[in-house]
Amino acid sequence: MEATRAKLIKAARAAFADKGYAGASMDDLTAQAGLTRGALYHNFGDKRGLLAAVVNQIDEEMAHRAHTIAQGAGHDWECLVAEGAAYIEMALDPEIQRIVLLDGPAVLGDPSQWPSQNNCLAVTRTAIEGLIDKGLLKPVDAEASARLLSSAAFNAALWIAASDEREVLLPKAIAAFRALASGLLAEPEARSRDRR
Amino acid sequence: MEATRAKLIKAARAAFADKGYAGASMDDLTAQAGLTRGALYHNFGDKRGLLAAVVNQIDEEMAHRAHTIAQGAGHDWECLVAEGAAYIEMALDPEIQRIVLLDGPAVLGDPSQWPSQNNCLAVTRTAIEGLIDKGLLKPVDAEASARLLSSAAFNAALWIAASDEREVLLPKAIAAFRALASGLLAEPEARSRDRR
DNA sequence: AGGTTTTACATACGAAGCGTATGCGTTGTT
DNA sequence: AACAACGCATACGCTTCGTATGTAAAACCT
Repeated sequence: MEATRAKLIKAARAAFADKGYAGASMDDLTAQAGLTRGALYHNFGDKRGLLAAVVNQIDEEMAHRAHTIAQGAGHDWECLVAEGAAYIEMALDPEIQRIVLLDGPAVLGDPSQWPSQNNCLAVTRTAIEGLIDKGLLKPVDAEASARLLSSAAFNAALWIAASDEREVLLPKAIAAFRALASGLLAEPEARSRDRR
Repeated sequence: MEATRAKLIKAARAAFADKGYAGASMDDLTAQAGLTRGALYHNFGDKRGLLAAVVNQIDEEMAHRAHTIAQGAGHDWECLVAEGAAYIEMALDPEIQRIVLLDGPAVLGDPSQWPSQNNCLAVTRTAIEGLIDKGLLKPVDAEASARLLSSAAFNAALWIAASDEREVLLPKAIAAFRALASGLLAEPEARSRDRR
């Protein structure tokens, strides 16, 4: 049943975010959902499979939010910067940090080979490809640039969240992100757009 | 005894790199070092403490290597780029990937608050601070820029290592890294044009 | 519609691992 | 020489995961 899958994923999101992947007990988790471990192993195979499902769900949500935010804010390169800033701010969510940024890579391996195919990364890559086609960016490798950019954004969020002065660090991180991203800009005329 | 600590750390490096943190058994690990779990809990408190010690050791080695490589290769900004490239190449080592980049953050939390204080990051930050003082870089926040830059390098390595065409991806990643880093460069003509 | 298979989940079982409490030998102290 | 402290080993309990088995309902076939 699809309903039980949803209930388990919901409970897993809460448990993984609160206790971490290793600290979350399958018994407690399933009981929270009004089920037992039997349902879990039937639907997801093992604990890793459940985490993969949870990560996939969150990743899709993030990619969707980032895409809409980026579309609503500015055009072209400003759009790319807004997307990165959106990633940074989204990654301040403890749930996203713990599940997607910390436990996800450790348990499932590098995000580039996740079953979810990492939708967030795909969004950034296509955005970069579009800007390259328009001639606004240097002819860099879109995949590589997207990876570097998104990972920079996410790790910035890790750093900010671990600190106790988030309000001070967040603008600094976004400014640094903007500076780094400006390195992708094609040389002369587009650069005038990079101020601050 | 310091000798037993060294033996345990050595065995732990091998075990963590091979089986991963969660998959490494303390019994097997200590037996490999000719000891038992008693020595472990006496010297390191718990499994996390052992990982922290291992991470600290590797981090110091990496920072040392990066510093010497960067000093030997070029000056000023080229030095910074060489440092980033060195991080990327070092992070292709499976031991570093598994222990420092994957399990480390998941178990110990964000690197910025590690007991080791993350020497790698410190090296990059001081390098950036020096370049800012020379006026070669924009007056960005050194801490933020260093975090974004080093995390970008490390995640690039994760991506490359997970792929099966490392020789093709490595130059692409370094090129993209150079492009991003160039965004930190001060631009006299553009800045004078924008001054108001 | 009735019997059979398959599905969806619960229950029971075994094994492994971590952390702590305790024990033992050795070294240092006075 | 007796006693304390230290370093490490041994023993125990508790938790947790994965699998194997059981069961009731649904789906399927004729």
